[in-house]
Amino acid sequence: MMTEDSDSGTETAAQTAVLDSTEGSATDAGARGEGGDVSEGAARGVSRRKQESRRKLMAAARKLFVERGYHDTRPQDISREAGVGHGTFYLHFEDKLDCFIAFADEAAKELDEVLQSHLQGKGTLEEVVREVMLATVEYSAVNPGVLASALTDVSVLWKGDVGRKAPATRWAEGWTLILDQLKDVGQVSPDIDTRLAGYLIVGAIKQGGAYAQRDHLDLHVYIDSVTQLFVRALKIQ
Amino acid sequence: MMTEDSDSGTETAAQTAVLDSTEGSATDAGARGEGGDVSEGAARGVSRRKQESRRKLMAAARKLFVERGYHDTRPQDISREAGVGHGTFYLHFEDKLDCFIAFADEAAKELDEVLQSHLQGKGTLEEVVREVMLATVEYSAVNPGVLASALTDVSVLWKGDVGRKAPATRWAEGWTLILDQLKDVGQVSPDIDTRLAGYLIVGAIKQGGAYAQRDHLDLHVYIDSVTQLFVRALKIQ
DNA sequence: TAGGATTATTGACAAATTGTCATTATGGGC
DNA sequence: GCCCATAATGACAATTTGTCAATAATCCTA
Repeated sequence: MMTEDSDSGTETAAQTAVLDSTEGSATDAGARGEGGDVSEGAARGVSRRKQESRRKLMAAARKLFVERGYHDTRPQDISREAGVGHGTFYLHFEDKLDCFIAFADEAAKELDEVLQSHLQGKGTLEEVVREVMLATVEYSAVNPGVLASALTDVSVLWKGDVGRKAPATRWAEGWTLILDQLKDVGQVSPDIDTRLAGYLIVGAIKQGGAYAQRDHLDLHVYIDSVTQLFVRALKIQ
Repeated sequence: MMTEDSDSGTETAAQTAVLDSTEGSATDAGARGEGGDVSEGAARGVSRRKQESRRKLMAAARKLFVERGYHDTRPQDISREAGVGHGTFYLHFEDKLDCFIAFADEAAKELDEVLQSHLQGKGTLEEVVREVMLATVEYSAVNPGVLASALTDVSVLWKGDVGRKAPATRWAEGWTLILDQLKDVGQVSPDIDTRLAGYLIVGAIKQGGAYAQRDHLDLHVYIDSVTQLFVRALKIQ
């Protein structure tokens, strides 16, 4: 629930990591999606070399998954596009699915950064909702076609245990934290199940984003409408 | 918009086909997802024979896609599970993706039937929302693991043109019709963008259903909470 | 900086999978 | 029963996946 006692709706939801999971994903050892040890800082030498291969593979994978979709993207296509040897792919990923999960995770991490930067100092329910919508729209504009993959339900592709939570789940739980904080400051109705609401919101944004993109909605109208609906659902009646 | 002039909220949304698309899906000729000519009535002889093969393949595909997911299900597994020759798979489907789309479509059609049976004579916003939630919960209970596939965003798997609308899109548009009717009878706020709201609702139900299943939510509580949120978002303020 | 140790890359290869098609089987019509 | 049309089959070729011994790059130490 998170103890928070500010009396008005300011600075409520900032700094809540929404999507970040601080993990890479390689297959060197361990189960699918358990991630390799690609540390964030710029490494040197041997490690630097491996990172560079991985970076090229990830960029190629993103390009092809977005352009052709999962079905029509082959591991060999990814290595060729990346300009590395075929075997290198399997050095970094267990198989195509592992690579896809890594791609989705990377995208989710990027989206989280955009969300963070938008949430600074936003306090009221409407401000928070609007900023998150702005952030997703902004991310989609800069990274066309990536959002849908980033928030895909991997369980349809694979029934195993991903080893960590799916991006959509992490995002939903981030929303739960935000809504709890907003509830504490009287911006969200106390009888709302914030956990469930978090999941519903994420699902709605996924589907709504796909629709807005497909039908070329005016993005300001889109943001206004979604904000309107979310605020009405959540506010104190 | 559909002209409807009853003065109170009864018999509003019944008979609106929500998910049905009245199409099969085979590959005999035509593009992916364009569907074969498997007529509904019980055919005789040669045609009957072909239908029976298809039925066995579809049943096997459903079982394996649900149990193992898309990635770990191979066309050869499906033919073996179905007890037909390997070549028969390719007689009925272009490839694995075509088969998956057929499966998702079949599931969407079934869900639509459940929705239809639940919507008879439900008139108020809350009644409609509650019944749809009941229908999805009921369908998920009878067909564990199928809903997520039925409503999957195929565009992540494949970037081509599916030739007809995806189940989730059809369902969203069904919601739009229902909401328009409810708007006409004063149950839904006139300033709601019903088309967008339809998409948001479908997305929310997808994600919420996955969450409810994964965390074994009490289904009555789940239905109550979702209904509460949807009604608050849509009702006249 | 030579040289040996360590880590990463590579592409040839074996294994597995996909997709085709000539052949065989089944049902319908006469 | 015979012939025609349609469907099923599985052996086969083509493609793709995944492995691994050989090679290359970097690091470390004297």
